[in-house]
Amino acid sequence: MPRAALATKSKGRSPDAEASRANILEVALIEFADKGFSGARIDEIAEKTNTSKRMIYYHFGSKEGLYQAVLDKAYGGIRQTETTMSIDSADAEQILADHIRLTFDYHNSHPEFVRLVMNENILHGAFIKNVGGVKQRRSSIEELLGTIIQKGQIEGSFRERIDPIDLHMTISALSFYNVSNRYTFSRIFDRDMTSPTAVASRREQVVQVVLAWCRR
Amino acid sequence: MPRAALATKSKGRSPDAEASRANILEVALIEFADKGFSGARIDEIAEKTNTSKRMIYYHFGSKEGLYQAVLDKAYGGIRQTETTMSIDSADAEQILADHIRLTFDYHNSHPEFVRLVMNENILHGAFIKNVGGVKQRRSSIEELLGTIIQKGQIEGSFRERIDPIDLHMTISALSFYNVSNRYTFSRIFDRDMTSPTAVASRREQVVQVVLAWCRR
Amino acid sequence: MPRAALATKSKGRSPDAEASRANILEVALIEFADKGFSGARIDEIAEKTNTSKRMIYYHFGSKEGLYQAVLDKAYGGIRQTETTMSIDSADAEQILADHIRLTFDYHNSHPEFVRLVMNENILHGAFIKNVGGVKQRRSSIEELLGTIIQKGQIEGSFRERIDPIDLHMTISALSFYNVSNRYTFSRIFDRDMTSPTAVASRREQVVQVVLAWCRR
Amino acid sequence: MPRAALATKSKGRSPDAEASRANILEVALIEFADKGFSGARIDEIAEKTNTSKRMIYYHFGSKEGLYQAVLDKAYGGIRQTETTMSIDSADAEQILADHIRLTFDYHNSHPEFVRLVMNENILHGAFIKNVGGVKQRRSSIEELLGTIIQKGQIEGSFRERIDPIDLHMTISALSFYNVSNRYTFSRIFDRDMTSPTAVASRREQVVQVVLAWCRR
DNA sequence: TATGAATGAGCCTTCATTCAT
DNA sequence: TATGAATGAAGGCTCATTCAT
Repeated sequence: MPRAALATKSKGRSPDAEASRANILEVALIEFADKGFSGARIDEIAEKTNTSKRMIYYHFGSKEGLYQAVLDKAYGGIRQTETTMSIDSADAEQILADHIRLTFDYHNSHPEFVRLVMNENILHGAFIKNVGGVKQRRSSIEELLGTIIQKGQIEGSFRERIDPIDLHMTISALSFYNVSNRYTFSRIFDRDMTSPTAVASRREQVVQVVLAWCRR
Repeated sequence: MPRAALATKSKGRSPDAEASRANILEVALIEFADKGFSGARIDEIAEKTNTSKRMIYYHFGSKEGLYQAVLDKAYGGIRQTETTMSIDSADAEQILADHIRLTFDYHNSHPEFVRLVMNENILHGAFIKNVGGVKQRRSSIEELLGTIIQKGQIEGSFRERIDPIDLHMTISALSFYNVSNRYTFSRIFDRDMTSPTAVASRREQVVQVVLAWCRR
Repeated sequence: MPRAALATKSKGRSPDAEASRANILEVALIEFADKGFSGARIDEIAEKTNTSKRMIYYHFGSKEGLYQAVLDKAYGGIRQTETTMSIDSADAEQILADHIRLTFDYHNSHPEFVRLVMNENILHGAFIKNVGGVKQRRSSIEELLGTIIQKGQIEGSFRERIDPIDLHMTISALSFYNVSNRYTFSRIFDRDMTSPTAVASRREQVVQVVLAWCRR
Repeated sequence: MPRAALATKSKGRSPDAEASRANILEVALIEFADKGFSGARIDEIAEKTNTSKRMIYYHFGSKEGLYQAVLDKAYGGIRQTETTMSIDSADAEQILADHIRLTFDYHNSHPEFVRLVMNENILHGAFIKNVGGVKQRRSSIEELLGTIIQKGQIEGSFRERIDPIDLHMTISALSFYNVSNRYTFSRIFDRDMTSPTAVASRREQVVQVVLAWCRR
């Protein structure tokens, strides 16, 4: 009996159960992202599901358990994206620019992730500690950016003393904000932030901001 | 009977009523910022208040009304801060740097504001539209940054084609993120983001990021 | 706001609230006695009440809180009865006999109390610790029986070395069992245990059992 | 398919099935005794079992069926004990004293039985009617005690007019109470009721109580 | 203006039970 | 015989809100 299974990956489950779990997770992701933890309703999630409310408890044990699983999944997504960057061809600036674009685009095309992270911060990061793969994410980013920085420094285009985490924070902040503060910012400054043109324009701006900061 | 008064400023109210309102608002601000709109409880707010639950409804009409008033107050704070900048002395870089520091510090010393804005975005900006002084805020920022940019361009230190709103967005994003994503980021990257040293260090970094982007 | 008031006695409550509380308590007593803690349903209790389910939680906080209050009330009843015995007239045997009859009758006419105590023992005595007046009860019984024993010894009718608590336990056991094990015993031994005749007959038997044990 | 077999003894079952049944019964006995009928959970019982929840339903049909079987088993135990008394050697007082000790000890060493009987009485004896061997139990006790009483009367030590069932009720009450009311009594009167010393002491007291009542 | 009491609707959770394999 | 998955019904509890005073 998988009473509130915490495992991210499932082992030996029937395909039906797996599909059921996945379906619930998918729906819940949208709901939690849309309404936040407190605002989301188990009833509503269940209704939009192929299964019943009871199954949510069967598979995830509680609202918190479901939220945790959703968070897990969401972080799994960005981790996967971040780690699929090649640093072979081209010069450091090009590579970094591409990485920034990738990051920026991920946020833009995954507003649920952004909203989920916002929500998690509202919850004072209560569940992030249990998200798997967090350590890998850190080290892979550190490694990737560290390599790019080094390459740029060798090539002579980047200045000294650039910390990978600082760099990541800068890229992340500029990517995140565009989605996270979309509603308030666009309302106050009467500016479109979602059209392809607006997104593309801001993306290149972000690339420029970061590159300017890294250049010698 | 001032049922559900929406006015920001109160006119002709008794000092007691005014104090009561202010007290409720103060408590509600903390609660909404801490738990979000759905997570906050009217009961709990009332309990931490000098007055009773009934008074909340008397003054603000509903949970939404209270939240609206809180949001109003919070935006009032930053508007006031942003508009108290002198652009007289010193060169453009200095002035911009100071403005960035002010903005960065405001976010850091007002996490409730940051959390409230996060929450408002989770609510799809449902209440920001009714916040007073939004237009003034926009124009005053536009004017301030526009003036600084122009000054910098005349002085020859800033490049051409810097949009004030873009600039503001960049400053805001870098300032906001440090507070908004504090819990998740510090957990994943095992990095202190709240100590005075960490804050000061990042503040200067943000200044450098923005200035590097503006420089010719 | 009396959120889950634990006090047995109420202070400064409105008469309505007091009546509401009393009404709930009355109904709950019957339900808990009839079905046990787990078997009783808050919904059902609420239905039989003048008020709503919500009020149960307003006044008692939880199912456990309600149960606790019920237990408190039930123990209050027997404590009051036990402490209203005069030891003036008549000889020790008479007085003790009367006390036994009183105890026996109390159990017989308060099956809810008996069933509630049974249930509390099924719960491993989880709530008895919080019942008020327990210490008074002990000392008043100890004192009463102690006095009777002494009187009987002085009169020469009672033997030496009778412990008041042992005596109480004996009386209580014989009185309790007749009500507590009514259903199983009467079914197995096909014996009426509830008719006035049966009760009266057993009562005198219990008196004889105890007296025989106490006599010199 | 032996769906919901009510029979106590099983006929022609495979040894595995028999072991499974016994295992479930053993676990259920503890659970029902510990939590009562309503308080016990089928899930929990199944978890503590070697088999699955489905097997419980296969063997016992329902929670009630399981409870019934448990009750059956428990009553079987005491019946067996009560009927293994020899009335050959020694005088009536000795024999009766031994019988009382046996009864008292049985209750003390089988608190599950006591708690189960308590619970059955809370259920208004709903299931006792279906317990097998009830009639035999009655007649065997009646016979045993009747014989002892007669022997005592012939020997001249016992008084006239002692009803076997009354006698049994007295012995049973005094034995039962010590276990059934253990939690409440020990809490109120701050008295140990479980240590070997306390048990032994009370056992002899009970013997004295009953003998005193029977003596001429 | 202020307060304790009250409430309907709905929320999260659990229960005994059954189905498909 | 055995198991993981599934379920309708209900259970305990809480929410924002309002009423009587």
